Amino acid sequence: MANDRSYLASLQDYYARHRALPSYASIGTLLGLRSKSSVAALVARLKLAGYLESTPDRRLAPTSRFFARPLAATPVRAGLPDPVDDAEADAVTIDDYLIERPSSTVLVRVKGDSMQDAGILDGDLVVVEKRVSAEKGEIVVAIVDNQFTLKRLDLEGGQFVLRPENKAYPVIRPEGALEIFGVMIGLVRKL
Amino acid sequence: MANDRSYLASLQDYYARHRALPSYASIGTLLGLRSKSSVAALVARLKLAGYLESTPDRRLAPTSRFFARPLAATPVRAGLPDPVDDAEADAVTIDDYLIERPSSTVLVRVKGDSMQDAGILDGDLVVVEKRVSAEKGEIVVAIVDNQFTLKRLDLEGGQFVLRPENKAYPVIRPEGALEIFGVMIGLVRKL
DNA sequence: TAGAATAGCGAACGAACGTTCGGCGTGTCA
DNA sequence: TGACACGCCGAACGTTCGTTCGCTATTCTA
Repeated sequence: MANDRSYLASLQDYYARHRALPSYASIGTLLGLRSKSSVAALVARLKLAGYLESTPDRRLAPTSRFFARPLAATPVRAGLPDPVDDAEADAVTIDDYLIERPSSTVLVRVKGDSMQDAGILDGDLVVVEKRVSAEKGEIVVAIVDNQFTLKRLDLEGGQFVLRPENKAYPVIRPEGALEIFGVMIGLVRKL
Repeated sequence: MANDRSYLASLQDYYARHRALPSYASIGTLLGLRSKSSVAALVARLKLAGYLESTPDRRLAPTSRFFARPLAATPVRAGLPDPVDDAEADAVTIDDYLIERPSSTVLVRVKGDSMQDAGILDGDLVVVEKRVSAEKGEIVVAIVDNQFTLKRLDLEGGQFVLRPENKAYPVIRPEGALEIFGVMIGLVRKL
């Protein structure tokens, strides 16, 4: 039991280095287990504990718990033991947390403060899922005058309009069809 | 060539779902290739292009380029060629972008709206670099009453105070020493 | 102290793996 | 129009995979 933790740590290190889990034989070498059946037992334990799972094609894959990025919920004093098991470490790599469909997701840098009341500041990176249609209330990246514009999509008498989240800016009422580049699904800010 | 991109996209989506790459046979099923040798050729091409690599124990693994998100700068009309190959410079993984010192970096979920004027909303994840000291003007996670508090650090007559970014909240003037957990270096929001 | 539970070993096995090779069809270009 | 490169197919291959079984050694516990 107590040792499973260090085994898991080794696997986590390995995964961090290679972004793939090794085979049973390699796990054995890595952890100092000489028999694959020992590895199988270990893997079964880790699966039971929710750290590993199998993909549909029966390959070993880490679960989100496997990543255990410390998501600090309550203050942890230095010196106190780190409650690894129970305190449900969430959040994975940030990429995994934010991005569900990598192939259709892009980042767009925000210019200006027209969305600052929605907590979107100048210089932020907006995570955008490319899509040609959106619904009222979603924040969208639209193409206006051959430029990206980040605004909230709203309906005004059956007509789509782009509403900034800053009273200093006017609502944009596109003349023809509204060209939507994608929908905002997340935000990243670096200080 | 042109099709390799869509193949790659499928693999990226698969990896995002399962955190593991499928076997050659499964790749074939996934992409509609009936022969494993076709898959082998594809994999060789993707390795050459720097998207995939082999681990020491000869397992397929993604590279960091595999994860990189395109950073869209100017609007790209549908129909125009997608400048993915060359403009690879403007691609970034969010983790690399945000986190410089992984071992001392944690995520803290924001509760409440006391920092909303700084574009930090309820439910956001704050990227915090653990550190015991900070400077005036930095946004810090402090421990007050055994709870995390996210505030901007300020000086008031030689004394550190915690200033919310929301006029509805009062400035916190700690009685004894101010216990600092870390400094905010970034922010992640998922909608 | 006896018995159960827990790790681990080692060997055997069929299934799945990735590689390799020859061949096919299509598009390009001199 | 012929040669060639490319993407793919299909079959054959030796290797490696993960599973399973019986076994030992250690630790816990009643």
